[in-house]
Amino acid sequence: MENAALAKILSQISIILELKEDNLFKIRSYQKAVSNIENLAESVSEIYKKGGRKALEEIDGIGSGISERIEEILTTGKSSYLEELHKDIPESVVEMLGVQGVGPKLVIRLYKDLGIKSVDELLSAAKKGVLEKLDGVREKRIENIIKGIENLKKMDKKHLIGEALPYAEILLRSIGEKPFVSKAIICGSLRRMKETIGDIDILAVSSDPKRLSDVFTSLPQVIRVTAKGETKSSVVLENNMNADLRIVKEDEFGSASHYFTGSKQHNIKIRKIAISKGLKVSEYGVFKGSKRIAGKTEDELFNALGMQYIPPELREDSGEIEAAQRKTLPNLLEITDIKGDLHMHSDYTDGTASIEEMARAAKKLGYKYIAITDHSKSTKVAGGLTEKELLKQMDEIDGINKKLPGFKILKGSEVDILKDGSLDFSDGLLSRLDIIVASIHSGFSASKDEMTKRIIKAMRNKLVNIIAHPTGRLLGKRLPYEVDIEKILSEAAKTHTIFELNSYPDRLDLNDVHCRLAKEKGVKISINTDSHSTNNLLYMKFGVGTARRGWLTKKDVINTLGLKDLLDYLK
DNA sequence: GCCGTTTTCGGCCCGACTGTTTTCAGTCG
Repeated sequence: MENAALAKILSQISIILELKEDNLFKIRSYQKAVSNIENLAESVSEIYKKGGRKALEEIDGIGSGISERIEEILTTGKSSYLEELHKDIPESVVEMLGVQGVGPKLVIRLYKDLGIKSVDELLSAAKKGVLEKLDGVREKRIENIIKGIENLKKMDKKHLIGEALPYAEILLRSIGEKPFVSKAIICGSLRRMKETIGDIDILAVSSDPKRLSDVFTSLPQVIRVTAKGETKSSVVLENNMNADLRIVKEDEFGSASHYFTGSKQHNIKIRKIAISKGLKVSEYGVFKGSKRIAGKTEDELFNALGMQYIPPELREDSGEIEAAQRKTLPNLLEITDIKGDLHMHSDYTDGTASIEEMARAAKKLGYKYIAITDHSKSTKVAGGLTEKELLKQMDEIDGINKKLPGFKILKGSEVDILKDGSLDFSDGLLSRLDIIVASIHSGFSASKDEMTKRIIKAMRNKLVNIIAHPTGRLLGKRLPYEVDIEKILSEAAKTHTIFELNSYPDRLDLNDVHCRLAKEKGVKISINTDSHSTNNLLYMKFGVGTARRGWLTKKDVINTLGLKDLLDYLK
């Protein structure tokens, strides 16, 4: 079982415990276990196979109780505890929690007192005025519930970072340009560069908070205001994303940005450490008794707690706090370290720009090289090249290279890994290229074993340099195909095969957790954009963000090398 | 339910906004 599936079951347990008003700390224990499992590079299932319950209990946040639940889930595929809990509270009742403004207390009263069992029943009850039977629920509250349900139905939960970031940048610009705003930054999961984003958080410093709230809540992108105050406002945007604005004082900016950036688990641990040192951390600063000792900058905050500055992308409570205390945090990759892009398409196949246009756009970004890697003949939907077309393309690249001093276009191919693990072009043809990127575009439904063998066979071909989008997922559209990622990464360490981190916002494949695993196994990563137009080259920032979340440094990433070193490595 | 550089028992992060109230509980992050 995948970690994500296991985490989901434990998360459902924690939600029902919350509805049942069980011990708050017990609930928090389950939540912590969920978050730790989601951020774990190793498969919990494998850990259990190797070391049983005892090994499970070595995972942070998992003790005797939860290890017993996990054991049952891994061996039977389900949790009798969860099924027991569901007898009291069915799944459809739990779904009412998704409505903004409806929390655990209200859900229970809706269910127990009024017999409302689902979001749909809640909507019709709200419209009929049935909800007024409940204490503390009157006109305004009912109106909010109806709006909340309408919003829930429109919203497809999480948004890709590729959608959220441009929106957040628009809001940030609109606010930041006002004369009464001295500072404004994006916080939340967006600043941590998560692949999907729940809502947009913006933090600002203003000499006129009231006026800033007015400006924010009346921006043209806002369709509804859900809260508005001197320090905090919330709105719904036209793309059905929520956006929050927090306004703080200049000397609180560091502690506030730390707090609003999260993650929640990271913040909880930071505050716990503060307590152990006789300090208190809140969004207003670090306090010793009533005396404020830090908070103007994040640096100051971490320093006051005796640790290194922790980059936002690492703040998931997955070991970064301990590393910062030991002062052993990695020196993370920067976007300026990237010297080239090794996977992109031209108008020879399904790209929209010519080879020369792609090259000039990349050169403008400061790159030293790119690889043109159009599809091979099997990928017919993308207009894959025949042998003859590929040869013609190679000639054209030679010509363009002569026109671009200080820049090099590598001749490449994104060659299909066929069902039996062989490649779509002959070794003879492939050996004439500078770089071979191999990937899977068909037969996604093969078994885990077959898929793993298929990829390993391709990796063992000495001509293959990079495995592209190794799990094949399309966020929100297609699940990753079944493949034993640990096994293929172990094999990659032996064959010196590079793995791609594909920067397309709906791929981000390898993901952050896999990147960290690859690094542990000594597998090099190439961060590529898989561009189909010159604009797509800018997706690099999403790949770099994901790489940073995966603890990658400059030396873990192959396309930080200069051209000569890169060519040596590829050989 | 987890955890331990005081601890194997007794702690467990912190604060703002809303609606419906006259002082606060619920919700959210």
